[in-house]
Amino acid sequence: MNAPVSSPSLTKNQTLVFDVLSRSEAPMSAYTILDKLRDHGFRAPLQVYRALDKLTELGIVHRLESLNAFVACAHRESTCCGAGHGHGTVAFAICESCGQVSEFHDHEVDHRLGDWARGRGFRPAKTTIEIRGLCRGCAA
Amino acid sequence: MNAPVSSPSLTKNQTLVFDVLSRSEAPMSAYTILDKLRDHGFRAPLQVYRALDKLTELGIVHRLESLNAFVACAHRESTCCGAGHGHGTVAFAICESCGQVSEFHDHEVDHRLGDWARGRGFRPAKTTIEIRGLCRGCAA
DNA sequence: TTAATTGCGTTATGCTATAACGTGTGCCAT
DNA sequence: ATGGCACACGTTATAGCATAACGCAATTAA
Ligand SMILES: [Zn+2]
Ligand SMILES: [Zn+2]
Ligand SMILES: [Zn+2]
Ligand SMILES: [Zn+2]
Repeated sequence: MNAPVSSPSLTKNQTLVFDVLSRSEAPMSAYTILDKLRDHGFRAPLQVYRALDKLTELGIVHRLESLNAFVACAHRESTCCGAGHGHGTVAFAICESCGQVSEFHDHEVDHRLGDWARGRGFRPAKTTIEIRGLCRGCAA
Repeated sequence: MNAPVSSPSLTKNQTLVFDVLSRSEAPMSAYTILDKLRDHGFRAPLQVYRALDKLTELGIVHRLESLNAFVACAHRESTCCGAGHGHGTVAFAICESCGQVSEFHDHEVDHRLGDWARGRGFRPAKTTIEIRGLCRGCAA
């Protein structure tokens, strides 16, 4: 009923935010999203942050901690670890030149970290893996 | 000549910041460090950030991206991957209840991520791995 | 209907980080 | 020595990221 793909039962604001992120090549900060949505009636940061909270909770948007920015999920539907969309730990490769982000899941890494945690009695809630560097195109 | 261990050739400000971090059980934000150092003449955030930049560059302080906070390096001197103090990729387990941070290096994880990068022509500059959750003591 | 839940809009505030300017000091090549 | 350079430092101002707290409206459950 509205523009691109969006999960059912998203509210208007959530849909707007998700669509903006989906169309973006690079990650976007909350304030950049806000600026893109002023024409649609957005006036304050909280409108964006509240939508982002919900979208990340649904697992269709990810927060990049090292960038204070957000990306739409680019998961290949590999029903591997905890993937459906309740996806397990995911990693990001972030190009510091062009801004391109690659999202991937590595079974081995996930399990290694899980093993380490179990061995120490540590109960993981959320794991962040972000590789910053230069993508093939930008690495000269 | 001054309190705890500090690498040679640190400036006065760098030493102050490093010592505060070394004595702290939990990670500290730049502004928390600033407050701790007001008695020593610190007045502005930049004094802290400049010291932190140098200390992280030296590898004796780490930034926790998911917390916007800093910790003194707690590396066991395992001369494993790129460890001496030009240490390779390191991971952190962060307890969201008590704030305790465990720093560790996992050879396998490091190499897996390196392999992924090589396979895609991606040139890593800095890798962040942070597991947030509950430590053994706090996990009930 | 009533109460609980959830989303929404707004204002104000707080936390994190850097820009830009000028000063001082040590070091080295001239 | 003297000029140039590199580096740390101090200060003020500003930019960028995130949440508190209020009140209202719509939806759902009991
Ligand atoms: Zn994803
Ligand atoms: Zn690139
Ligand atoms: Zn370390
Ligand atoms: Zn704990």
